[in-house]
Amino acid sequence: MRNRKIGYGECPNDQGCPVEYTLDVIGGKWKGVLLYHLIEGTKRFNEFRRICPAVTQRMLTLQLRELEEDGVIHREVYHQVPPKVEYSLTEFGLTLVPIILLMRDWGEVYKNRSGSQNGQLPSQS
Amino acid sequence: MRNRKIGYGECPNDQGCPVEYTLDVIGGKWKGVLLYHLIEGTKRFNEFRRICPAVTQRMLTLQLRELEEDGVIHREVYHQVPPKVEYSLTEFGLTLVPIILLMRDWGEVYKNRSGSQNGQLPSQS
DNA sequence: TGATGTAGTATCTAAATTGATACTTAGGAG
DNA sequence: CTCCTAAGTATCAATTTAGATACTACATCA
Repeated sequence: MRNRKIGYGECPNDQGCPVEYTLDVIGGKWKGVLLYHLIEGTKRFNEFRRICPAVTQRMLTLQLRELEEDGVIHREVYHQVPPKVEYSLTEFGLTLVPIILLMRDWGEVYKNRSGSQNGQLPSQS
Repeated sequence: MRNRKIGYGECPNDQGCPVEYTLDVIGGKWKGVLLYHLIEGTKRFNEFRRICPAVTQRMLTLQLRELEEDGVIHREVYHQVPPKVEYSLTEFGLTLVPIILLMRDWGEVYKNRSGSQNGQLPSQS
């Protein structure tokens, strides 16, 4: 996903498939989750670490930096000791909220599906 | 993204973050694009190749297989020579359509943003 | 004097993803 | 007899992503 040396829109025929672009912004391994938690409000670096202990510091830094570069989140540094940095959604980032919420809803409903079930949905009772 | 040896839900505190699950299903490098094109109707292997020449055969096969495993798409093999295989969305796959379309709309609107613009949206005129 | 806490870097390694290239299968056309 | 087609596989190499571990700065607390 998202290889900025080549960049989104690698597919010439696709002259910028909009879905591809969107996934380029939110499709990183942890980005969806980070954005999801940012919907509730600003978060600090170590808060994310507590919420998601499986993400390493390095990964957290990298993913947050990419989101920042894309203008999706804002990074507010307080020059204190110990340091304090708050992350929040930008105005631009807020435009992604409906997508994140729809993804949350979908995941909520289907996350317990195990295998393929042949693509069938359980019939309504 | 999506490392099925470890699997979705690697984050214990997250006991299955729904957003993470959703991205596990549709977040593969080409999956969004493939699903997007499947919304119009069934597609054959080489049709995808024509639509997206940047995807290699191998990648196309792998991504389609993963989508099939997840029950999102159906693979219909016609035993002919030369062979014919048609891919289509399953009933389950159809539940993803609203997300894909929302991602398309968002991408449509914002794909021409270059850098970060400081997270600001252009003010309405 | 030394430990504590936040928000990271730096470095190195391991694993996963992706790509390039060649090869397969089988029947019909020339 | 050879070529063509569609839909792949197989194999190997390159790239990218991710993880582990150690390290930093600085004010404050004990």
